[in-house]
Amino acid sequence: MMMEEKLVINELELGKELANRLMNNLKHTSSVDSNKTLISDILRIYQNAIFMLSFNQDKNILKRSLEIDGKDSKNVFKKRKVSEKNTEKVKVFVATEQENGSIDDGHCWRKYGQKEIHGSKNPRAYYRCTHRFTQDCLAVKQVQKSDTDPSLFEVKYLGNHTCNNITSPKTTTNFSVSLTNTNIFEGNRVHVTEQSEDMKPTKSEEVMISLEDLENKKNIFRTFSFSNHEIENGVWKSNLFLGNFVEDLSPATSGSAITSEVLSAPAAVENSETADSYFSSLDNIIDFGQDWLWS
DNA sequence: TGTATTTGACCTCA
DNA sequence: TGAGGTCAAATACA
Repeated sequence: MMMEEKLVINELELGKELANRLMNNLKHTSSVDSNKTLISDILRIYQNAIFMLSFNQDKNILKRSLEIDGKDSKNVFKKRKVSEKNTEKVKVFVATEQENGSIDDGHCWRKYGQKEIHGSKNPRAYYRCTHRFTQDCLAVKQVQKSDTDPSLFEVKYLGNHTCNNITSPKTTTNFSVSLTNTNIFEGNRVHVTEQSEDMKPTKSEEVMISLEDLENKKNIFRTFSFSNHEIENGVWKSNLFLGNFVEDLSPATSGSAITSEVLSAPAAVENSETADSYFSSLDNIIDFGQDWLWS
């Protein structure tokens, strides 16, 4: 049996066990919070299982598709592979346009090119860090308006900022995150909602991981993490796709809305954090500590 | 006048 | 050979 199949079965067994617990709770009048916790755990388990299954299915679809394409190479769209040096750290997400029309991620960018992309309606813009020459900062980003939703921009970050010039908002920010499992051809998305200190949502971003990126840039998942600090506080222990997340859930973290309680623990970001590090600080939301995805 | 953006040309790679 | 990425001169803007 394949590793991922075992994981899916584990997930479903956990779900069954929690459902039983819930049933017992309902028989013996237990606290509403406790029941909510169980319900949310069960829902999340099934979401994980569905995601795992759909991902495997998608991998097979892709594999078959490539095999078919290989027979008719004339119809294959030759896509340039990203060179090794650029695959070290790639962050892909979908950003919403700011009121002033820019996509402010806290860093200063200089546009250095724009290209029409074959098969895409919208051109891709190329930006590099303003401090490339003054501080030898090699960070680069590519921005392309989404074909499907013109209000969204697909932003790809390549390389890390080594400059110290940051213009991000100076407020403490909290985030809530939820996983939405969507049709494979629309990508698999992690929705990130930025919250003010009073926990009112202020901005919403969506991390979209495409099938292609899953295949080609396995490090993407690893690039989203929360620091150990948050994990130590028990905030992000409920990592998605980890088989033992149920044990990690403490009752103290439960009690809010079903979809948010699992993942919406307030992860405070220090004032000095930039939006760039904000995205990189999401690194451990999805912690594929097990290699089932890439086997 | 200095800085940022635009855009055609050129380079790289599959 | 063609798509994607980068360069750099021309241009725009504050």
